Amino acid sequence: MATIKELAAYAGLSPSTVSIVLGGKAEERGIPQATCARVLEAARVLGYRPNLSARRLRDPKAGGGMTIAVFWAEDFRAPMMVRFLRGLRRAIETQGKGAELLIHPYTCGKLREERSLISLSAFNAAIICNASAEDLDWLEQARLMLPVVLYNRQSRRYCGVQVDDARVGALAAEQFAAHHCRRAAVLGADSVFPGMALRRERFADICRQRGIAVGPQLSTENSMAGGCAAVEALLSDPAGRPDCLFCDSDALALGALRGLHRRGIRLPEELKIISVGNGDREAQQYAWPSLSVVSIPMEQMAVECFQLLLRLIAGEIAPPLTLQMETDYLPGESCPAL
Amino acid sequence: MATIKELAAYAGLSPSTVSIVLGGKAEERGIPQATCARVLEAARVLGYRPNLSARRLRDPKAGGGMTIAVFWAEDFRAPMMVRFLRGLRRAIETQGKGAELLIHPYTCGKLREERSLISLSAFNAAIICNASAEDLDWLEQARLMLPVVLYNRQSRRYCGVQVDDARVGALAAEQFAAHHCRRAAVLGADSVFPGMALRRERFADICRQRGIAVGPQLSTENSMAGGCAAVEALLSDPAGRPDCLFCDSDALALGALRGLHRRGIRLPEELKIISVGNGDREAQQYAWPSLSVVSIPMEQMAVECFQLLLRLIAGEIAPPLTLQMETDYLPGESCPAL
DNA sequence: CTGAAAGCGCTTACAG
DNA sequence: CTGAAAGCGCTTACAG
Repeated sequence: MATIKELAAYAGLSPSTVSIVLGGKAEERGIPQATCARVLEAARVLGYRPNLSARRLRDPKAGGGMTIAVFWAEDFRAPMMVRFLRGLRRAIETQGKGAELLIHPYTCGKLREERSLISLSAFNAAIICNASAEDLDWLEQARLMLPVVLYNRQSRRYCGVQVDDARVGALAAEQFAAHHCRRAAVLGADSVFPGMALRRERFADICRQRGIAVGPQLSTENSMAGGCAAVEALLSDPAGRPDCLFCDSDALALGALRGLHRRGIRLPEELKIISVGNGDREAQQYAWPSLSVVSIPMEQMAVECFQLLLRLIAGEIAPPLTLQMETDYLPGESCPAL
Repeated sequence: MATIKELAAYAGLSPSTVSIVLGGKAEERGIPQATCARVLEAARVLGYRPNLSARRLRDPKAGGGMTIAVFWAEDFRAPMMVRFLRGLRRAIETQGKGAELLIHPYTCGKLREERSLISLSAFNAAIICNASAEDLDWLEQARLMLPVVLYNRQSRRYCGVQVDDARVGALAAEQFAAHHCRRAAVLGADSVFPGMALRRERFADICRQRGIAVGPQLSTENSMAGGCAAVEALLSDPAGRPDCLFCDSDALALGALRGLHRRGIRLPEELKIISVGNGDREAQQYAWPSLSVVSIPMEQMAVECFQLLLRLIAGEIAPPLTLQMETDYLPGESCPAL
């Protein structure tokens, strides 16, 4: 990587002059066209790219506030990321000091390969989302020096913000009970983290307590395609059709909706649906029928992640500390309010 | 902002020692617990936050590749951002050198307030998305020194990647003509950029050429809510009901779908729909009926933006240079393939 | 175990 | 019009 000094040598000028030209201040400093041309030519030939760190070090105003990296596992559903970023952005704005958001996609299970988490030079703090069990193991043992908050994961060493997973499952089961459902099915995602397992368990427990039989518990790819395909298995269960369905994500639920329409099932009369609401709220509301969801307050969770990070940096709190967030049931047409 | 020198003074130690402790290398350098405690205490009291620029300047490996800022207008639909980032990420991976993605939300029309575009110290290059006419005016006159590529906008001074907007409108009209439609309606978004206007014009032109009357051209908020609400106006046009509908975005189309279901309209028998496909592909395919779209190749456009940026930085091309991308018609059930 | 010094690449007074 | 010098905050040999 060529430096200004090298450009200067190449162009037969001083570093100062090169810097002035490259900074677009040639005119105000009265540097003639010819000199500018020599500089630009040198930059082109040597492939000059300014070193931002050096520039920022000179210019404290440019550096701005802190840089926060958001580690987002690439295979996770996109609308979730949008909601999360929206919340994070609001938090940063509210705080007023400004912070840069660095998006760091990573591969689930490969967090250990992200050198920037160890280097301490890449960003001031990190929010790690969607960590797998493997990633969590590595984190526990790596003891990062960096201020870190985990999104929707719990740890012995780091701070985190979590949803009350047991409540998620319980709320859904109770709604079905209130509707006098008799036979429940579960439509789940392939990749399970502990919180997700807890939701399902708790759903099944409460169902049984309330006299609802728990039928097929399907596991499929976490996508609309997966949800749609699973409908066939759902309807062909020899033990009888379920009259209510709990979905792990609204992608699954929206996919199932399509499958059910195609089979001519009347909703919600023949089947009631409640989904974990982790996607776009509008997509839930404008589905046909609109989706009843136990909402995951992702925007709010992002805000809390940011706050936690600030307090961590300020030394006001020390890890581990996990925040529990409440969830609400938002009725839609797929399981109407009573 | 406290520096290491200040911590050193406060703790009665040298900057070297403070740096070693803060870098987590106390153990390997044999620094006693007591000294560490003094350093940490100083950092806590003075609210120390490391200057990343200084660290990176020391440590060339940490700086990594270049930093690319993506300016995304906050009021634009989120799924578009996801698709764009997905493409960008793929491009960065393919290139192999690694690049940091800085997400810079901005308010439509307020791009001029983004100081970082002028400072030259914040990032190496920028992709500006969703610029309004006002933003474009400012850009033209600001003559940014930074390598910039505009997403889906054309400029006299900057490079850009654009979709063939005329073709977008034409493809939709031709499909409707092939289905022997007689009366078209347009469901448009409030905020219009030149390309969008061109799509609509061209759609109307081709419709008329093919003997399709062009009825109501509605303008509404670019959301499912807007699309759903517009259905009423659509169906109550005194001049008669349209038999085909062209939507500016799939959010509008998905919203309209719900409104039409509620009114009991049979799709596609009574009304055919084609939308500009700028959202999540899966959401289009798993809608009921699945959406026919003229697809905007956003991922591919993001890749091209990145390539253009690289060539711009390398001095291989000079602005302005606008790339035209082709679009394809992807039939769905809302306007079936013939 | 701790400190003084050099230097990363850049820009900006300042001198000529 | 151009250049020599200082210094941004940090870390890492090196010396003691």
